Amino acid sequence: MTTKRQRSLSQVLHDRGYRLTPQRMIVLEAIEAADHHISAEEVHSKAHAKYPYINISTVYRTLDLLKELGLVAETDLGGGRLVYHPAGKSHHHHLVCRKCGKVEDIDETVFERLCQDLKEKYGFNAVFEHMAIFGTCRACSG
Amino acid sequence: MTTKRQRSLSQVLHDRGYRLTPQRMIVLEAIEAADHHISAEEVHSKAHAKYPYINISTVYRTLDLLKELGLVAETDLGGGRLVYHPAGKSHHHHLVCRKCGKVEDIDETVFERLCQDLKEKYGFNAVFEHMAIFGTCRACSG
DNA sequence: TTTCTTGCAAAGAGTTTGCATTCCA
DNA sequence: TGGAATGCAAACTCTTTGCAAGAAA
Repeated sequence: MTTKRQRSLSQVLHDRGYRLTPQRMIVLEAIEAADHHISAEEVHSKAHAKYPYINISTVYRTLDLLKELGLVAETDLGGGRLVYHPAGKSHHHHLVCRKCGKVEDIDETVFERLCQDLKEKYGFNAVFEHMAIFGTCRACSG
Repeated sequence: MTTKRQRSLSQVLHDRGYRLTPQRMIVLEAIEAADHHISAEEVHSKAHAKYPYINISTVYRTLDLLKELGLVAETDLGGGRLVYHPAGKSHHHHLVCRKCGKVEDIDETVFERLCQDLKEKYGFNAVFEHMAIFGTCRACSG
């Protein structure tokens, strides 16, 4: 698994019969360079800065591909737009403040008990990858 | 609070300076009659069955109004479309199966401990209204 | 050279808005 | 009657798709 992550984009693409293109390199770089989750449009604008001819539809196609390759993960933080981040990073979750919009990342340990409860009570196997929890942050709670 | 919920639409509208229209009555009825959360388009088609001239833009405007009046609640169950249900119903949450798409409703007690933890560790006041949890349901887990 | 990828433009879905007309109070 | 609400059409945002031209391998 660690090995898989460390394999270069070039190799992962080649192994699956895909080609290495500058667009694909740049999209992945943009996501890896971002310190937070970014939307497709943000990926595009970051990529565009490095490679002005890249098209938004290529960004969408590349995001799909990188998801399929397991290099990038997609999260729904609400608001109707999906956001992306490198898949290598450990699972974490988001406290989204409804007042100031701040997104704080938290680790996954807080979900352990809830996960157990859901399994026991409902037979449901919850997948707490990149969960968004809405509410009010410390600062906005006053 | 209970009193507020029991007040008729007519009265709630009047108190805030809004008018009672057949469209508003029908949109609210459609949401109250639904046994599950429905999207704006579903509200429109249900409303349309009773009152064929209602326009989708009126539905959107009415949903905004009913939210503002506290009569209807809006939830993001993912997938980029919001869903609506009567605000009077008690808080509950959703186990969304990623395989079969089934949505199971659960009560809010499972979140109590998590809520405490988030408050203590992060000072975050989580609002677990109509939370969507993704994973695999009992049937699809095999 | 082959066929995978791209850019472009157009088409979607879902939602919002401007404006003249309608109609509630 | 006067102003709020509606219907209609057009615009808007985000995303997807068809297709001819371009470029990896």
